[in-house]
Amino acid sequence: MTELSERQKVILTLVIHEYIQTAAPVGSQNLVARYKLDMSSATVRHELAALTERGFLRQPHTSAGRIPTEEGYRYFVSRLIRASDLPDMTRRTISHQFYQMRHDVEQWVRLAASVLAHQSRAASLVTPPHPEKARIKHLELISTRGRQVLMVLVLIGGEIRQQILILDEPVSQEQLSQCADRLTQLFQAQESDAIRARQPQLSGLDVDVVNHVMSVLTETDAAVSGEVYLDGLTNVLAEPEFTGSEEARRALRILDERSLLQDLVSRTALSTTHGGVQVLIGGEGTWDELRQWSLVVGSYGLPGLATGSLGVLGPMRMSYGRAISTIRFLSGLLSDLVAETMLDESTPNSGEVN
Amino acid sequence: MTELSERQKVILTLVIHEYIQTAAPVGSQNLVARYKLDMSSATVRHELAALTERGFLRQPHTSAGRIPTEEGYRYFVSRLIRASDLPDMTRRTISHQFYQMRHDVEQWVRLAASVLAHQSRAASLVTPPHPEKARIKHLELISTRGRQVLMVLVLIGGEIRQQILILDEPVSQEQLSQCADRLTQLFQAQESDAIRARQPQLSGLDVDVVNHVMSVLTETDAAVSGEVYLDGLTNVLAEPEFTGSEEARRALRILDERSLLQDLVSRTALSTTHGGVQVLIGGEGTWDELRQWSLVVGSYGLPGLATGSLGVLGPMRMSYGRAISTIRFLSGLLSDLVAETMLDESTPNSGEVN
DNA sequence: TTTTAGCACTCTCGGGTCGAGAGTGCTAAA
DNA sequence: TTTAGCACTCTCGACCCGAGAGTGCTAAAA
Repeated sequence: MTELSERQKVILTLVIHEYIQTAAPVGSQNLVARYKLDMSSATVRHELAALTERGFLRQPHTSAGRIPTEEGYRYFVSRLIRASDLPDMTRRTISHQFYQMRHDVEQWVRLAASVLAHQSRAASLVTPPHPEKARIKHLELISTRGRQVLMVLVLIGGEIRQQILILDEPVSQEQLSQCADRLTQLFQAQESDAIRARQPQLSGLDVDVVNHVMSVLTETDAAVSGEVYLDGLTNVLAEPEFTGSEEARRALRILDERSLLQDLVSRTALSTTHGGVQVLIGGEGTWDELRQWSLVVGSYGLPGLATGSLGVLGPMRMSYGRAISTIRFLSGLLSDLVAETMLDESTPNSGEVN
Repeated sequence: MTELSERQKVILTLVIHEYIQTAAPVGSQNLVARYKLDMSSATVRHELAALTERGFLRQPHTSAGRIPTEEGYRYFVSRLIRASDLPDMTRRTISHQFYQMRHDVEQWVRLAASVLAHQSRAASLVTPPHPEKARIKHLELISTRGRQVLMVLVLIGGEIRQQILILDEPVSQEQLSQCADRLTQLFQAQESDAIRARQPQLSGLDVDVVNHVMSVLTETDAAVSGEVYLDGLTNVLAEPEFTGSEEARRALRILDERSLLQDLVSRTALSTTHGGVQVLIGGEGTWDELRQWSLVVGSYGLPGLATGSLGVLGPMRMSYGRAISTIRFLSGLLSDLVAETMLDESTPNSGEVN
């Protein structure tokens, strides 16, 4: 397979661009007229035929215009798309919004989802930052009734986990507090492995509590991500390809079933990548539910410390450029925020910063 | 306006029943055939004409069958519907599921939404139990860096609030812990008014912290409900009235915009009620977005202590009987769970219970 | 007075036909 | 290699039409 000619690249780009806007098959004359091409429609037809031959375009029926195939999109995303950054103004506005809520992790994530949905005009998904290995920052035990105790576990990064434990016998709040302090001291900034190693040295109440701590930690470690925050569902229903309720329902099903989503977002071996951002087009042949969809995914955070993902889910005919650049921008922004939170807390009281 | 005759009531009920199942205008002959009525179609036609005259039915066009009007649904719900409880088996299964996760409030709520959506075959919304007046169970202060402190507030009922505070000057973890203990002692089980009364007696660090505590409490008090948990969106998109994407989008918009939802759920002055459960049909003329929708809402919990709402949102042509009975059942179940959690915690260490 | 059979009438819905329009591929000339 | 010309194909919307379902009215039966 030889390289496409420059002209073919231009034409493929234009077809995709046009199709993304109009959602209708694009024909040769139309193309020439709209983009004031310096050649005749017949020439364009030649090239269209060639691109069709190569599998990058197809015709819904003979004597209709062309629409891009999955292959076409893939080639476009991996070779032709030019990195376009968001306008300075928007970047600044968005940064400012994040700055205002830099203290509340949940707020970032919501905001990120909202911005992403708005900019890409599709559905967005964002997972909160998730520590690679959960590390304890603080442990608290609060007596509720008799043998029932509320355990609150603050993790480094600000995540809070709670669990109710039922002890073998009632224990006073004083004892509980002491136990909590003791264990906090012992395990501060430790991850599950370190705690497991020390487990044999414990006794009495501590053992019981630590068992629960361990279960929470391993559970947290195992979970690829907590909740997934969604936004912009309506954007995606507005798309013409989903007017037939058939497709619309499948769409919603995908977003409803968190299992699939998590699979999806965590899956890293996707085919087409573009500057750290991965693009999954048309389900890549294996995800049947996504046959008509594309997913653009990026990640953020500090690898090894805490990471999260953010993605855009839209019709194959989506604006990849906008999705990619928004994800890239947000990824940087969120990474900074994570760094701020995590690094500061790992080395407590490490001094003043303006 | 005279009362409807018995026969008219029967026929209205049947029309609604039939229309709910088929979503198609129902005609006289069809009705006689399907329900083996002991009269001729001509007689039924007379009654249909009368019911149409009264405004309970209408024809999409002359020479089509009848479909219920909003008035028709209202009359049906308030006068004709017969309370049908869920089958014993289902009740037991559901109770069992709730029993298994009685310790985690978020889990209940999710489960309630899931059950409600499944039983009513429509979209469900459930808010977590929300204390009338937030009362503190435990306060914790955790130093993160320099002047930055993570405040964790455990409320009675198990809700956890966190906020980052920035102090005027760095304070050691010891001092923070002492302060937290002191304030926990002082304010345990108190609500915001009581705390405000004592505020003048405080000094130093405490003042700063208590200010933030107050802001969290008043914020919590003000919020009608926290997050709203949704489920069963796909159920509702499956309905034939929403195949035209126009309506489907409006549907999603409603569920997307939390503001509207909160308004809706908190609004108690709805027209048609049925055994503690309120039914809002077709937007009641004022909610334009809900013109084609109905909402069935109930509440649960302990009035004055902690309450939450649960509702079903579906097409006007929804199975009100099922929605109402499911809501009523779940409402009882959730109320019990709330009682268990709240009452126990209000009187700590009140003894053993099997 | 109420119910019912009969009947003419109305309206929707699905299928079939048809012409306009858009687009193609091919051929032959520039 | 590009382009003008042309015959051909396919979709889409408009239109028509008949079948079917349902109605309201009338007059007879109960």
